[in-house]
Amino acid sequence: MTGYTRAVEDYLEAIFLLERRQKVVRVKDVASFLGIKNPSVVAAIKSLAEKNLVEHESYGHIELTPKGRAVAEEIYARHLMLFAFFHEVLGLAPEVAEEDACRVEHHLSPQARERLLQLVDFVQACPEKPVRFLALFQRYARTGERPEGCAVCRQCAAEAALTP
Amino acid sequence: MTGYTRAVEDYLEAIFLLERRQKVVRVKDVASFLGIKNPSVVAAIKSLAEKNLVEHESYGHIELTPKGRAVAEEIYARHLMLFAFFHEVLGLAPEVAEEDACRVEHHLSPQARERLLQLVDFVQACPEKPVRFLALFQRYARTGERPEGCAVCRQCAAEAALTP
DNA sequence: TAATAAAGTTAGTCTTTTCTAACTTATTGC
DNA sequence: GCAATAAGTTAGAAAAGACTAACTTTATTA
Repeated sequence: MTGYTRAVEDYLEAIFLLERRQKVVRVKDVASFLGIKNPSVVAAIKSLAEKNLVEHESYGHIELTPKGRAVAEEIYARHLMLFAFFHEVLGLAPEVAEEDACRVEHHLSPQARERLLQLVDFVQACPEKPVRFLALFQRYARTGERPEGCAVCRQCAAEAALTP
Repeated sequence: MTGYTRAVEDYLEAIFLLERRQKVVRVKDVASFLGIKNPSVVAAIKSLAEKNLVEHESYGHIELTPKGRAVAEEIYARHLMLFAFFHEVLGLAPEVAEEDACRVEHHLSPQARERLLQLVDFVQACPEKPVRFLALFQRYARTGERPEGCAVCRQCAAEAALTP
């Protein structure tokens, strides 16, 4: 939903992350990060350069342009948000949450991203309800144990439906 | 995660859905359902037939094989689950929820699918807590209004962290 | 500094998924 | 029953994204 393909987004995100952990980024770094071969990276970088997303001189370093950096930051923000959702809300193991975040980050509508972010915020927030919800949900996920039954069940549901 | 590409999954799901709403499925039905042209469908069907996922005689009907049907049913179950999540939990409009479900259904790990299904179940369940949570969350999503503050906030968080 | 190793590049290929244009088969209405 | 139309098919092409093999440039180090 950045208007770029999944592959383009992945390249930009990879370069972005490599830039923060190293002084310079080279073809082989991107290749090993993404698990592909050098020639594939060379071809991709050329295409990114034509789109003004990166700069690259032959045999030299790869750098994001401001435009490329903006896209990369956006994708990475989505990644972090999704990681939080999968790990902290759903309670998935970090490695699994990481992989799901990687795959899903390219495919959500703006509306879904917005709501998911709200859900993460809400659930992480301090006020009682969400935290209790999260505890109950995660216990349910682990043990199958539902919260105790509720005498005013129908009222709750009605209230939920009516909440303005 | 069925081992098939996104495109293969989409074709099978389309044929599956068309089979339930019509007596027979033809090339043009699949093409219009997926918003592509007939020759693309013909090529794809040929490839699906080679994988034993569909049967098709020239100028005739398209049918899922049992193998193809099994894949399609699995994808469609994911779709329904995701739709419920996006629509009923996140509160997205049905059309938006539908599109997100379409895109995301191809990319979740088995673990994420399992947990998401649990979340949907849990939130839809009758017992008080999840329903209240959902009402509070959806109000927050609409209005930005947090649940009232909680004096025993820290205890709640501690409890959450400790819940076995 | 010359030789070797590592990294980068080029050329050519493959697969997937789509398209258009042109042709063939089926269907349908007179 | 045959002309017109709809549907299906074939052939050929394009774009994206990856690969291997072979070659070039840069870096290392003896």
